[in-house]
Amino acid sequence: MSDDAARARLDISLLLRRLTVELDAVGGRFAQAHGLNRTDVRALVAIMDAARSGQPMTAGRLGDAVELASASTTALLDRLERVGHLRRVRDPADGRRVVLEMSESAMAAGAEYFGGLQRDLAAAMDAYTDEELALVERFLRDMTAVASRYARTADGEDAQR
Amino acid sequence: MSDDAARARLDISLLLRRLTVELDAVGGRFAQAHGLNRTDVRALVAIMDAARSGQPMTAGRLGDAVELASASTTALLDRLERVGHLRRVRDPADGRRVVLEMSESAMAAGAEYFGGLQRDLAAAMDAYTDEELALVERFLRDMTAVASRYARTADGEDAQR
DNA sequence: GTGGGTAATCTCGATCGTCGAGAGATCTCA
DNA sequence: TGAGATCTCTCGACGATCGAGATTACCCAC
Repeated sequence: MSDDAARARLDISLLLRRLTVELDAVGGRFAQAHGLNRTDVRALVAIMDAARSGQPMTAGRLGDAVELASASTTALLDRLERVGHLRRVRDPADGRRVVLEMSESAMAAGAEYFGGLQRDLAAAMDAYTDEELALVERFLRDMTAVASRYARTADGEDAQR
Repeated sequence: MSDDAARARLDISLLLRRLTVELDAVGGRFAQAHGLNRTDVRALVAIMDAARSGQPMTAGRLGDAVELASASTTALLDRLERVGHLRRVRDPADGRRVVLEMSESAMAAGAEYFGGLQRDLAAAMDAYTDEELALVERFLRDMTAVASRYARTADGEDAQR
């Protein structure tokens, strides 16, 4: 591989990280604007993602998703429920489980904030053809897969949670 | 715009967020493996980025970068210095400033962990031509610019820090 | 059915991270 | 030289997270 090609790969890696930092900062802003902390936002995102994919989110699965001990998860849910972003519903099919439902107000707040970002991103995508966007999408899928695999590699022991 | 085109834009937006979540998880793993918390990792990344761009990082600028109050920044630096990831050096040119220098061990740990990820990402990029990667790079730059602008929009008042 | 093992969530007390307020040291510039 | 601004740190308080263990519900062999 030429030096230029290697350089381009490095640049793209750095850009991916930079993008992550920036999107993380957007999340931080949202948190700040709504009196939440970063963990709370990560939790809301995880719950919304679960809702999008049709799976009901439970307390335990949320704890796994945001990598929090069960005690911390309970406290997290207490916080979110106290400010009305969340409802805890006992699973009728399994009384041990607590199913989490985002409130309409939380959905609306998220849609307003992140919807704006999404509009801006979509607008910036107008500079690209459909074919180009298809390529980009494939690329992002590939990179996400690599990152995902890396994120789940057990480098440290999985402490009991 | 066709429905398909709008759909593709939405998919890409979601992918960007998903990628962020995954890369964030990688950071979380690194933190876990090294006995750090997420903020510590964000700080180390900020310091490394500053070093890469040639600007010396100071305590105050770090606090801005990771959005932490000054008291918290001091505590953060205490933690990182205590485990040997950091040195505090008084700026000879301005005695108020404290310049931050990452230790060789911290650099090595970061290089080992994130270097592996970067290798995997670069390997996945082999499936693309140089022209395609150039397009992807331009795209990522555009999206990063949008996210960056969004992250710095003052939706809440900038509390004194 | 009944009882033992497992799973999901919650409670409790302790520890650590974050904050606001303000002090101390240093720089800038009139 | 002195007044004000800037940078970092200290202190006490509060909030987030944790490990250990209690509680409730499910599952299945008997």
